[in-house]
Amino acid sequence: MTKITNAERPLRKDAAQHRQQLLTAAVQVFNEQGMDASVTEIARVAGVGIGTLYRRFPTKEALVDALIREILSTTIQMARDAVRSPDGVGLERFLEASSAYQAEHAGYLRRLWNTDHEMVKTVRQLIARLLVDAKKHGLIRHDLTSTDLSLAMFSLLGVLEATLPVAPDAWRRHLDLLIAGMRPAAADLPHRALSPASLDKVLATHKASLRPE
Amino acid sequence: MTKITNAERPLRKDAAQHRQQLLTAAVQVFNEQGMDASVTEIARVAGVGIGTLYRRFPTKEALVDALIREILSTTIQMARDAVRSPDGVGLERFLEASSAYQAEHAGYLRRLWNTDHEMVKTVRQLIARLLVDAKKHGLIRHDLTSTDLSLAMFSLLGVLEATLPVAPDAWRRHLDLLIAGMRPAAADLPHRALSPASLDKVLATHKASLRPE
Amino acid sequence: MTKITNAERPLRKDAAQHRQQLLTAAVQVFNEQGMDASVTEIARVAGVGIGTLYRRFPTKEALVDALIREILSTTIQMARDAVRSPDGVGLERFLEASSAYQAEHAGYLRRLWNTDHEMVKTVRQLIARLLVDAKKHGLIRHDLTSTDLSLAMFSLLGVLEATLPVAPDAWRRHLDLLIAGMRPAAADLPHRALSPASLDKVLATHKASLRPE
Amino acid sequence: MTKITNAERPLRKDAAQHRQQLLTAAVQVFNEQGMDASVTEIARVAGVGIGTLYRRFPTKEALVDALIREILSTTIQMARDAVRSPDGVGLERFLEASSAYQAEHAGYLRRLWNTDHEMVKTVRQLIARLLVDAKKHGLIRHDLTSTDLSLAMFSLLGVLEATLPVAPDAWRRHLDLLIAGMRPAAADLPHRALSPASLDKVLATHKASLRPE
DNA sequence: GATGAATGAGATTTCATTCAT
DNA sequence: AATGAATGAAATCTCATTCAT
Repeated sequence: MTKITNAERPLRKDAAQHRQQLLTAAVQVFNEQGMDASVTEIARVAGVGIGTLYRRFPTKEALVDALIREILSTTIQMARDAVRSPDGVGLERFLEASSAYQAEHAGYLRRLWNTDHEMVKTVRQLIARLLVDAKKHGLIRHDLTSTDLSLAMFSLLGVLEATLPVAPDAWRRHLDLLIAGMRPAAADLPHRALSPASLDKVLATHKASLRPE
Repeated sequence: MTKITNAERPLRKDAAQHRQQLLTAAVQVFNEQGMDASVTEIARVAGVGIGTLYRRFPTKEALVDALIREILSTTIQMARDAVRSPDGVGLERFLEASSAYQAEHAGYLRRLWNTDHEMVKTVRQLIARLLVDAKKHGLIRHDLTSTDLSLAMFSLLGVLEATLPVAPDAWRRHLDLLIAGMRPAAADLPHRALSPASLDKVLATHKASLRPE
Repeated sequence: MTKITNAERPLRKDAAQHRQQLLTAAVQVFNEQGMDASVTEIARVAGVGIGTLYRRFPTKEALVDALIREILSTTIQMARDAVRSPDGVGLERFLEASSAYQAEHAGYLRRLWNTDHEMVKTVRQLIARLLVDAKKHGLIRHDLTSTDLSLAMFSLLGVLEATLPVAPDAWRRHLDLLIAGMRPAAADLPHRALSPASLDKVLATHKASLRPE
Repeated sequence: MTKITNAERPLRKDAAQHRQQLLTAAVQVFNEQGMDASVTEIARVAGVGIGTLYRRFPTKEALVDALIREILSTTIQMARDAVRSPDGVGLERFLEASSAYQAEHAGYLRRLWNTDHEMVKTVRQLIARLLVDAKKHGLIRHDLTSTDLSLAMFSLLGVLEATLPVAPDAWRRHLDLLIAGMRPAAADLPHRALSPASLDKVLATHKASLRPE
């Protein structure tokens, strides 16, 4: 008869509303203060008590994970939309759209791709399809791999984090450069691409390297 | 073999040794735990008391600054060496060499380019010279600017931070991609480059965005 | 029985109790150990965690200020009561009553009169009225000024701090002497009185001289 | 031929000089920063290493004690001079002269009268003689005791510490008031004087109440 | 004897998390 | 269910004192 509050079953209406207020507040606070912002501040901005925050998210970590899941969810949707693009342009459209979207969530991007979550795998699979399609239409060089695109995401992350507050569009220019490098060319890229297995490890380890203890 | 970057008067022999131990320990600890690592831990790893650390570096900030100055100093030297390369290959040599060097200092790279320090300006000037030379020899596209190269540094930073512990050479593949994008091409890059003035602002703001308050 | 001096909204019942415990503990600890006593010790004596202390008083300074405000508040009340005394005896009554009260708070008296707080001004105005009234009834010499009375407060402070633990009533004898000096006399006091403006400066500077940096 | 500054044996010439430099520096630093000033700062101002300071004074405490002994020594000399004054004016002369002298050493006055040192007893005995003489000439009321004068010293201390930085002569006016109170009068002082034995205890305890541990 | 580098206990303050109201 | 008071571990930094050079 009692509802279960966690992922599985639906929340009571006010509880669901609080959950959303908290996520919104977290986005704002993390963007303003970085991920060292205190949970108390997030609760304050959300207009709820800190106890409520902890009832919704048993841990600061859990709150961040929820945010990331939101972003990934949107990103997956963008990738799905891009897959339906004609003439192999889906990949470029996706890179542009997802970067633009992430530019609104700079505060915790660093954590974005860390989860070894199923959703990340989904995104990667969709990207792989986009890549195949783009190559098929001759838009992208043949020696470019799916893992190269993951590295490109980290690359855009680095640029975003550095430039966002002052030059919110600088990443577009950098994406130009990346895409120029992906175009078909006479000579192959000198070094071998990262293997998918290694990338898995990267994503799994990433978390540890950010949260020491 | 590392030179002491400090100016004042020479330190006593044992003091100089402790100073170096502390810097080495800081590199290790920051790499392992990120920049939130405690100074106590650094002192412990260095095998000295915490008071000694604070005698040498009156603030955690000062310790980080010293590390950064060491890296910048080495980077400047690399750029100067690269300037003497023939046939316009200096730029690529520098990008490769400095990235390889920075791969050893991932823990606090984020802070690296923040200082509006004279040394950063020196590096940027040297890079500008390398770029001119590379264009002159037809190795690099004409619409590439000096600020594009700064963004490329942030880009490599992002890749380094994400991949280093697990795939310590992944950045080389990404650098391939970046350089491929810098090669002369039929079409110009679609977006306008970041202005040098904006880049200045980026570097000045960078710090704040990392250390919220 | 002590009133809560804070303004905002009423505290929860238990919180208010803790607040009072902390103030009481602070009085005790400061009296026993002087104002260099650690906040940790105060929390321990109050029987609460140190985090609780910092929730109630965000700074050691704030804790001391709260204590001082309590004392000043009581002192103002005493002065108001004294003003209603007949026959010009209010001044002497006030000096006696406020000294007796302050004898219970020796630990931080030094800080007491430092604030350029509105409350201190109120006390001084009330004292001035008491002085006028006492002169009118011929109890006090005409060349005595309001600033002389402020100096007399510092004087009593000095005696209190020195004698309190061992001879808790010694200040009464000294007050006798001071009052004897204030009685009408043939000859004026040789030196000129401190100007009110100078006293203002004294009160403003007092703090600095106690907390060096 | 060499004067003995310390208790036991004579110091070498440079050692004696360092000792004096340190005492002078301590006076200055304590006056500027209060007694919480660090020993390192004192050594710096004295122009010697901190090791030298600790060779001369095995403890910060010891350094302060030495300062106090210097002041007491001068004060004794002043009292001896005063004793030779004619017509019972010695007491007033002494009070004025010693206050003026102490005004130059406000930084650690609080500690001044704390030692249960022989010198303090000497001062008190001399003051007692001055008091007898002053009474004999009818300048001072008969119910004033020697302990009242000790309290008056604390009283002046309180005024000095509060006013010195801003109104360096305010103590003179307060001394006027004290002396006015000491003049012969019709009515006795209402309260009984502090007994000499109690005063002994006051002086002995004073120290403890200032240095908690 | 002099120096100042090294030491480490201790002080203040923050913040994720728990739990009484 | 919601609140926010309480908690205490941990972090940075200071300073009296010791001891190698």
